[in-house]
Amino acid sequence: MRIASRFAVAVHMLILMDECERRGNLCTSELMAGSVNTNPVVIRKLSGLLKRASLIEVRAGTGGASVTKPLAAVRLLDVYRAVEAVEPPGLFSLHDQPNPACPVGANINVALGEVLGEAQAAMEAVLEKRTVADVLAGVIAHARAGK
Amino acid sequence: MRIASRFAVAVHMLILMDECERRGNLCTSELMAGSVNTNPVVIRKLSGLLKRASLIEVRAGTGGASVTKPLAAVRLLDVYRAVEAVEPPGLFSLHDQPNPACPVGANINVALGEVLGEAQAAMEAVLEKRTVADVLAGVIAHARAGK
DNA sequence: GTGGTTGTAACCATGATGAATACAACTTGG
DNA sequence: CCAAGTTGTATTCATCATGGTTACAACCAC
Repeated sequence: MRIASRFAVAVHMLILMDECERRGNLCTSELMAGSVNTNPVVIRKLSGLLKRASLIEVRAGTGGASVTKPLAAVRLLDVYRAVEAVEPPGLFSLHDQPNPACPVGANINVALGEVLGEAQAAMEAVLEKRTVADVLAGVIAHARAGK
Repeated sequence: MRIASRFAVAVHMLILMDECERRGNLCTSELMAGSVNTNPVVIRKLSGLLKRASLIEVRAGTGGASVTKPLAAVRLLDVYRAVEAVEPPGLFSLHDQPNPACPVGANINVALGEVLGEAQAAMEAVLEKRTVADVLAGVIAHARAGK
């Protein structure tokens, strides 16, 4: 299973919005596309998802997007849920339809689902503890070290 | 990110092998394909991976596969690692190449990688605690309840 | 040798995803 | 009011991973 790059790009976007706000710049989709190195439309599609989760505000017409709360209040799980269309059954996918005549096949999916749900919950617990501000701190630390 | 159904099918296969062994039946790829409701070749490809991880033994020519140790000794993480080609960077994928000129883009991947690695480790810790025997117990419990 | 099985290789259909183009709707400033 | 710049969205395309399928060589017991 692979988590699409959408999550990484979304976090990147939030950090950029925060930076623009502190500098008083306008954070347009084209600007972000340049930094992320992708297409402005991809950015706008993601900003739509972030807006729907009320993580950001976007001004149509005049342009520009900004975060609605400090980065330290934005949990990575919020971003993950907003951007990643992980509807149930979730992270893991079971095989579509085992043979119901076989006693194993008839019940393995529910049995597996319980354990795998537990695993996914553990992963999300970590994403719940960490915020976008933590990631930003990591970026700054590496920038200082690498420079 | 989605974990492919290979993991679920592999667990299913291991349980079938165990059952066949207790009953003294021959566990061929065709038999398993019937229970899982897929193609024998898919089963054989998976059994190759499980064999490489020395979780099972397969007899070529005469046919049949069997587990090398009791199901209670087979951790789900072992199966996961054997079957799921999750090479680094792992479960999460970052966006390929952010703009290195941007200080955020230049360092976000390493910063994100740390947090996401932590999340993945939490998930794998759960898979490490549970064994295939646990899943089998769940199957039996549901079979009894559903019947 | 024959029959049945495993081990692969090769190919196809499908679905998800990011990239790209195009255009309508909107907001501000002149 | 109009013009310029931006967002929102539909649509299309290329790419890639995956499961399914066919085909065939290698293998083992009888």
